[in-house]
Amino acid sequence: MNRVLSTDVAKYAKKTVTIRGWLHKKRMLGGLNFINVRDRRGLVQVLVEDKDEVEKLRGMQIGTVLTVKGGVVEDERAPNGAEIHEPEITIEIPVTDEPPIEIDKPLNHKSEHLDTLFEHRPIGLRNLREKGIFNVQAKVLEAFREYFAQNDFTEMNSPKLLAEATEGGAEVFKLDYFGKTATLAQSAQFYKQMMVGVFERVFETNPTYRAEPSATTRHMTEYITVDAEIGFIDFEQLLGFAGECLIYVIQKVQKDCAGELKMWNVQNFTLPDKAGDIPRFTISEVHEMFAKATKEDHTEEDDLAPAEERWICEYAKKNKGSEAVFITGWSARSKTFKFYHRANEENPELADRADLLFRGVEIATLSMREHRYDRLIKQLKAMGGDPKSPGYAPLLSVYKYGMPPHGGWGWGLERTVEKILNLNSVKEATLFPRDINRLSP
RNA sequence: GGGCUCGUGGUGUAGUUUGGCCUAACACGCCUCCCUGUCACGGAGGAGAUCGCCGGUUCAAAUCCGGUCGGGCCCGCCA
Repeated sequence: MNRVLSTDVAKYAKKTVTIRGWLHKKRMLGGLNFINVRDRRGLVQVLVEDKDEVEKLRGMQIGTVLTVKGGVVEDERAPNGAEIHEPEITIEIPVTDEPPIEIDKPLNHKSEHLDTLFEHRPIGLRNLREKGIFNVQAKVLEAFREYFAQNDFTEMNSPKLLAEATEGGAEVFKLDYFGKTATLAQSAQFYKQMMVGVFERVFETNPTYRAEPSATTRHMTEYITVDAEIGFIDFEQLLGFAGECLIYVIQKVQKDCAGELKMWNVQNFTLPDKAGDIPRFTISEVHEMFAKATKEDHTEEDDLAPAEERWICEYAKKNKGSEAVFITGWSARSKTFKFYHRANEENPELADRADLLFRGVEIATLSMREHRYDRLIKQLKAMGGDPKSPGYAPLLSVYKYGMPPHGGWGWGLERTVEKILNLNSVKEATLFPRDINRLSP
């Protein structure tokens, strides 16, 4: 008999069906016993009364793989309005060890216990609330892809094994490569720029690696970036794309992940309907506002402090109806300005660059790139780079042979999911997080 | 890299300040029994921890001291 999935069981009222899945929960009341069977869609409740059938379940722990054949009975007391009666249970794979972590009750997400959560990750993810995080992550990726498809982007994949560090700045991992030294890509930056010369509009959703010894709730050594790069646009259009994209992603999650949002107690999102209405603040504006509000002074810094990022998002939520903000006004004279960034035409002191903050965290960095070959070479040399180095030469060649004005972004997937679900750490939104202390599971 | 913190059954906690009533308590989970509508089921009973590790102080250490290992938070840097 064909397998029926949990979400379809109710369609088979008064018929006999076969379901397969994992034993998820036992509630043995004596004569009347309930078990839940979990499959890829969800749970089915099975009512077990026959003593022989009950006996089959003795000693069987959560995780036991089962096939259950029985009659579907509509009953409004059952979850989803239907359940299976008079089952014939077959134990496919008996499990006699109890799971090391709870499967059917909320798991502890306090920071000091994330270690336990990750140590038992393969089993803990069977917890529907944990699994929900990654349903949302999959939905967010789906939304990104839909948005990009609607706007005529081509999906690409760039190599993660590189000859040498390119962007500079961030620390890179080095590894042995047949006797030579290879590095792990710390960004898809140069490759997506090259592909602008081919496809105009490209994106990729791939891991990226940073060997920074950061130990915070925002950093990992391996994380997924949603990288986009767009040709023939200006800075305003770039902000428009990013804003629209965020709104699209959030609306999609709201529509398709109601159950997950409820499990994580996410009430609602405060976002404008139009990208143009996402508030913008310059770095110095935020410095001033923050200093006024808190007496804490960061005015000498050329970036926002984490406390300022949290503060401005709260401010924008209360006063501007948006939990997302763009931070502009980046200096073209500080170390935050990289050689491939483009300075503003009217005010060369400033870069055509913005950070997208959402619920207090930087989720994306956007910038226009310097597309004019001569200026690019000049900027590279001014920052101590060698145009002939194998790390730069392939990128520079595309500029030599014609690049339009373009810009793009790097967008942190895990940070986005973390903030959507109001989690406290990017690691909670990562299946198998990698940080300074963790390389397994 | 800097500062600050935490480590007690499988899981989450109490006990540590002021050493002794700790022969280590409670909840979840597990086992046995009872229970015909549970859904974080309920009730009775039970198993399970030499308190991260090593050393020291003391009549006495989960508790005090030193070292060590393993986590976490914040800052810096970034997505």
